[in-house]
Amino acid sequence: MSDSIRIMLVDDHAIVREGYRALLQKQANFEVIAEACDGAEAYTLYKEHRPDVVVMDISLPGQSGLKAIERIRQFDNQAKVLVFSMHQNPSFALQATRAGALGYITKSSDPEVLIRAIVQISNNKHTLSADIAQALAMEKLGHDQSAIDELTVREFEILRLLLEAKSSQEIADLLNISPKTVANSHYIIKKKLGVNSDIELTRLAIKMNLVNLLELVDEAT
Amino acid sequence: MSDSIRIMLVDDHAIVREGYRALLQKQANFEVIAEACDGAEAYTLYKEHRPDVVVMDISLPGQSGLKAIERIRQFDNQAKVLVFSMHQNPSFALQATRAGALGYITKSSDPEVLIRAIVQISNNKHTLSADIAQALAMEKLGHDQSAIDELTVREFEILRLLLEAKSSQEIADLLNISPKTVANSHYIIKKKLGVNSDIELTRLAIKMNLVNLLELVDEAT
DNA sequence: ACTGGCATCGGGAAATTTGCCCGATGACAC
DNA sequence: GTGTCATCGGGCAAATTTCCCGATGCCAGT
Repeated sequence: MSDSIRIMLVDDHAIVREGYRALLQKQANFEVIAEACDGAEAYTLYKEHRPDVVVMDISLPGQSGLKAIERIRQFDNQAKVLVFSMHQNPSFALQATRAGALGYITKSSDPEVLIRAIVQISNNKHTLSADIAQALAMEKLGHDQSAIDELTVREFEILRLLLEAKSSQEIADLLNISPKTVANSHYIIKKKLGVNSDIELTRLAIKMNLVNLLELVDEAT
Repeated sequence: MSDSIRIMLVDDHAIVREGYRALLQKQANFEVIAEACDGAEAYTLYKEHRPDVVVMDISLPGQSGLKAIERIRQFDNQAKVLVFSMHQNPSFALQATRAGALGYITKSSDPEVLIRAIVQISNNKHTLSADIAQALAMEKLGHDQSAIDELTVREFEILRLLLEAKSSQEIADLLNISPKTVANSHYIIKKKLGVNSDIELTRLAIKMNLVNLLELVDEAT
């Protein structure tokens, strides 16, 4: 094989891809050979180009980031996917690794962390950014978050909005769905998590680290 | 005046009073001259005996602990009341000091902390146990909890139970009132705190330190 | 003792939400 | 094509929320 690492970028924002490409191309042994703007395209282009490493944001239109990882891994179980997400929440990392990602680093990481991660991943080594690793370790010690796994990606998204104390109508507007659907999801979420009230739901969410407590405590009322 | 400190104990559990009395009598200069089992009796006995220090639990039947402090202070604005409560929650301490208590220490404190506190109080010095002092200081720095002050003692009590994710029926059974009253209070509490949902209520409660986060995170699901 | 204020308790009734059902659609695997 | 599953939402009875109300009791002031 070539001694350079062939990379595919997946992000729905062209500007963002542009920036990453510029950054990565500065590395002598990195080569960005493809870019995709959604999960479907990522899958197609992966089959076409067989990159060494996929660098992917999972917050994609249609929420198909995780699904794309699954499909790519199904097509090639040696596929090396590095998730590069804005979410500091370890649950995302869990979902991503479960879907088959080899690494997860947050966008707030240093550029060189990204670069090192890509090298690591290309050598088939798992990689987590320090903040995520720590958070995950804490969770491992603490709670069983199997219940959260029951949630679909969409439900998880609605849960996050609910936890921000948004109303059904606000969430419906944000996601462009009917308030009725939000209400139904709200109900299903409570069922799946085994809670009977929103207060219990909030407590559980805090236990599971779905709520950033520092942010909560600091925010203006 | 005598060189011994004349103490009145107020607690609804006779056994508890017994224990404290035994403990306090061991101090050469302490003298337990009266005991009351509720707020009304505390008021009456205070007028009768004029103790130097009142040591009082505020979780009394009828929730008249705070009210009793107010009345006693109204009768004698030099009255020295030390609240000795099981609640680690600084909001209780705030309410107590607002009602006119000179000190607040938790029942989990060392016996000698209680003894020192009584001496301090008798010298008209404010006293808080270390845990409460720290929590209160944190609050001072942090949030404005003026909204909480709007709540009556009863409402505050119901709020605490609500935050434990208890149902209206459970709370009704605990307090021997109708679930309908609990629902009404629940509504009033949300109005007073200016929130629209239970999720918001829970978040606010966390901000205001009404929920012990460590306990929350540690407890079994 | 009377009065006014306030906390507590709960009934009533309309508006809203919840709980659980259902079918429709679309994406994907086999 | 067929099966599975996520997503979206309608329907509808049951439950809850919201806001009103009056009754009671405690306490303060006169």
